[in-house]
Parts: sequence; structure tokens; C-alpha cells
Amino acid sequence: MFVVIEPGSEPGSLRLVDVDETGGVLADTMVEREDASSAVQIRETESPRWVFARTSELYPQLLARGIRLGRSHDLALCRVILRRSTTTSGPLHDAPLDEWDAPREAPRDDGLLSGLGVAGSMRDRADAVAELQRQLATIQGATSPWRLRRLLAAESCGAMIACEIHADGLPWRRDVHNRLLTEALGPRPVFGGRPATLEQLANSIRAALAAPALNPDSPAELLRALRAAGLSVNSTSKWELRGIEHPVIEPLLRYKSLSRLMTANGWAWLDEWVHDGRFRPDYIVAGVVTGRWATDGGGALQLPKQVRPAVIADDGWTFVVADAAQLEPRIVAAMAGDVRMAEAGHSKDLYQGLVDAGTVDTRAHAKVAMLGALYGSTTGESARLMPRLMRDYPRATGLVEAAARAGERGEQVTTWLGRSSPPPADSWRAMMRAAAQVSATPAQERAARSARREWGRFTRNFVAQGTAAEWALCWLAELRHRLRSMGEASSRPHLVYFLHDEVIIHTPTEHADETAAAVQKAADAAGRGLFGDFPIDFPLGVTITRSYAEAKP
DNA sequence: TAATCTGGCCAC
DNA sequence: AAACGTGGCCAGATTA
Repeated sequence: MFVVIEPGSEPGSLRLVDVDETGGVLADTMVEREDASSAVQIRETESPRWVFARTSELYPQLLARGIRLGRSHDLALCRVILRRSTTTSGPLHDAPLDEWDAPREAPRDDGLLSGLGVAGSMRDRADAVAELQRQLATIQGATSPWRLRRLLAAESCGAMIACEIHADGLPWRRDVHNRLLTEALGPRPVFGGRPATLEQLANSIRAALAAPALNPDSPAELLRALRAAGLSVNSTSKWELRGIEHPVIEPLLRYKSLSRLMTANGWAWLDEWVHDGRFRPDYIVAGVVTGRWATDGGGALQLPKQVRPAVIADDGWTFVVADAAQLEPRIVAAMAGDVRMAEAGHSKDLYQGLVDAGTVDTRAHAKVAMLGALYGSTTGESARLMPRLMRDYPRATGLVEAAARAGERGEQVTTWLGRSSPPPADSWRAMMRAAAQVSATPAQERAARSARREWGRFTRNFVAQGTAAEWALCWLAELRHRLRSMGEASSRPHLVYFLHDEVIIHTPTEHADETAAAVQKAADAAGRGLFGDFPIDFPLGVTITRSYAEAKP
């Protein structure tokens, strides 16, 4: 049973439309503002699949009223998948773009339209029931409906989880963060400018380079000053500076590190992004083409190790931090049905498994070779080690190689559950056509070859990263389901952070062990859900800790 | 002055 | 040692 839920004509009111599994409308009800919460709660006891035009536009309002739902279908997110998938066909696949394809409207924060604002937007005037019917028909006619259903359910559940994480927030101690900044940088400057430690380092750099007016924040100025001081460098990046013998190097590298801390996660960041002891990421579900989540503001995709000590659980609570070990190699092994690589991953460390199998001699080599296969490197150590991987694991390596070749031919590639890569741009095809002409110049041929290989690296990585992302979505959904039955509503373990293959759960201390067990069970269930009986393991690194900085990565 | 580009660095 | 995939975000530099 589906229930389409959308804002009614009055602020706070709701329209609920019951739709059966084939798209037939059973009932169409308007609910007044005062009755909205209880009406939704009552319907929730039947565990329907709630259908949102866009989860991010309505679900936060439900969360604010204390409502959390079990299952959902996000029309806008699902349309993107269904339209682009190589496993679907029919009207939805071929129709001209309409408002359901439009990118998300920028969230408005002016207060004028908040709450009722979404009721007046274009999207909600669009016919959600008709769109659901189109999507159901498209799923029905897909090559593998069960895979798509699983993907769409996980994607939609992810959309709810993204809202819930935002609402709950990641515990963040301002006092700890502030102390950390002061110890590293000196006191916060009252009128802006550089804090004391940073200014001292800037002066050391100027002295060592005999450049009294140098602004070390300007790469161009800095490069000129380094060269004038006799250093033969091509850039000011730290990997190139590291290893050079010169008095400027030590203060310069320290300056870079501290300057980064200051500009990315300094006092200004703290003021803007941490309120009431919580950091609230704005996740963009499927914001990455591969299906990974992106984020908007706050740099939630890159919480530096330097500031993680500020992430501390509430009193009486703790974190369960879990990350999937060597996720992408395991995903590729399972997709390819590579029993031998799956066997190497039977231990907790797949890279060590490759060493034990005699493929390579060290764990570091195993990792470099594997990442080279996943990213498509063509030079250096990983290219040298790759042939051993191809020899011992022809199925797994063959899968990513085939994805690369398909991309080079301009074809789309598709994940295990049915998310497809975008076709290359018209300009890409034009480039290939131009290079194929007899009149093509060597420069054109070179550029085309380079662009072709680049697109091949993208599609190569797409199948692995994209399928890993859908495994992670299934993991999240399974985990959320398990957490929902634990404890009381006010003291229930809940997700507070997610990043690609890692989660943080904030849990009352007494539920920590149970939560740690649940997160691994969820990973096992996600693996079975995707790959059935194929003998692939998805071990996690799990840490129970009150401080994120203490979690072993 | 605002928008866009560049170099650099953080995360997985 | 990076190259080689996906992102976000900053300050400075350049362009409109």
C-alpha cells in the first residue's frame, strides 16, 4: 500500500491519497492542520510506503512534529534513477524533461515561505499520483524489477535518514573545539586577521625567504619567493615541498596546516555551523552521479582528523563508529562472482588476504594494486602490480576493465541494482568523431584519446563506487530498521553521521553493545540483500567510544 | 563589484 | 611521490 502525502491547500494541512500496488487510487483525503499529526501516526500503524514528491521538502516538517515514518518512496529521486537506467524503457524513459526532473530548489531561509512555502511551489502542483503510476509501470517493465525496487526503497529511505540526521545533529563540543583552536593558533583575534601563532610563522617564512612583504596565502607570490630564494619548485604544494632541505620548509608546512585549520574549521566555521551542541550537515542524497551523497555547506564530507576531538557524545551516551573494511574490492568481487577474491576477503582484511594468497608481497602493495584497478591508473607502482591482480583474479579485474572499455566506446554502465552512468556529453562524441576523420590533426587525436581514457576511468569507477553506494544505502536502511525497535523514543540509538562507508550512531551507553551488534547485522543483511548466497563478507571496523577522534579508522 | 577560475588540501 | 575515481570549500587572481 502506498500513501501519497503532500501539503494541502491550507498551511499545515495535508492531502493523503491511498494507492494500491498497481497504481489504483483507493481514497483521497484532506486532513486539517490540527488533525494532521494524528492522522499520519494512525496510518503509520499499517506500515504503508509513504510517497513524497521530495522527502527533503516535507519530511522535516513531520520530524518537527515528532513523526518518524518507516517506509517511503521519493518521486524525484526515483525518477532520476528510472529515467537514466539502462534496465528500464517506456514512456518515463523517453519522455521530454518536465518539472519532476528539475533540480532541487535552493532552500529558502528567509522565513517568509517556510512551512507553507512548499505548498505553493511548482512541484506540489504537479500530479504526484500520476507520477507514481508512471514509475510503478516503469518498474514493472524493467529488466529486473526486484533490483530496482530494492534500490528505490533504499534511496528513498536514505532521503528520510538524511533529514533525520540533520534534525538530530552530530554532537559537537564548542568548548573543546575552541580550546583546540586556541592551543594551535593562539587566541581568537578580536578584529580578524591572523592569530598570533600564524603571524609568527608568517614572519619566520618571510625571514627565511628574505621577502618581508610576502603574503604566504598567495600561491603566486609564494612560488616567486621560493624561486628567488633558490628553490627549484614547480608549485607550492606540500608534497613537493616535503623533503626539500631549507630553513623555510618547516615553518611553511606548519603554516599551511594551521592556516587550513583556521580557514576551514576555525572560529568562523564554529559560529556558522555548530548550534546547541550539534553540527547539522545538509546532505544531498544522490548528489554525486554514482549515487553517493553530497553535502551542502559546512564541509561535512571532509571533517578533518584535526577537529574530531570536538565530536563527543552527550553525558550518559556514547558513539558506535563503524566503517566497512575494503568495501569497493568486496563489491567488485561479488558483482563479478569472483570466488577467489571473495575468499581473500573472508578474513577481516582483504588486502592481507591478497598477501596470504601469494598475489603480492605486502599489504601496502595489495592496496596500491587494488586502488589502481578501481581508479584505472596507468603508471607507476600500481600499474606495475596490476598484472598480478589480473592474473589471480581475472573475473573481478575483468569487470572493471569491461566497464572502462564500455565507457571508452561511449556506452553507459550500470550498477548491480540498476543505477546507470550518464551518457557522455555531445561535445565528447563530437571530439571522437573529429579525431576519427582522416583530416584529424595529431593534436586532435591526442586530445580525443585522452578524453576517451578519462571517460573510461569514470565508468570503470562508476560501477564499483555506485554499487558500493547502494550497498551502503541498504546498510543504512537495515540499520535504521534495527535501531527503531531499541529503547524508548527519547533515549533511542540514532544515526548522527554518514559518509560513504562509515556511520556514527549516538547511543545511550546501556545500548552500546546491542547497537554495535546491530550495525554488523545490518551489514550482513545488506550483503545478502544484494548478492544473495554468494559467499562475500562485509566486515566492519566497529569502535565504541565517546570521542570520534578515538575511533580507529 | 560580482561571478568565475585556479591552486591547494581535506574526506572516502 | 604522485599518478588514477568521487566530492566540498577556501583565499587569491582574473574576468565580465
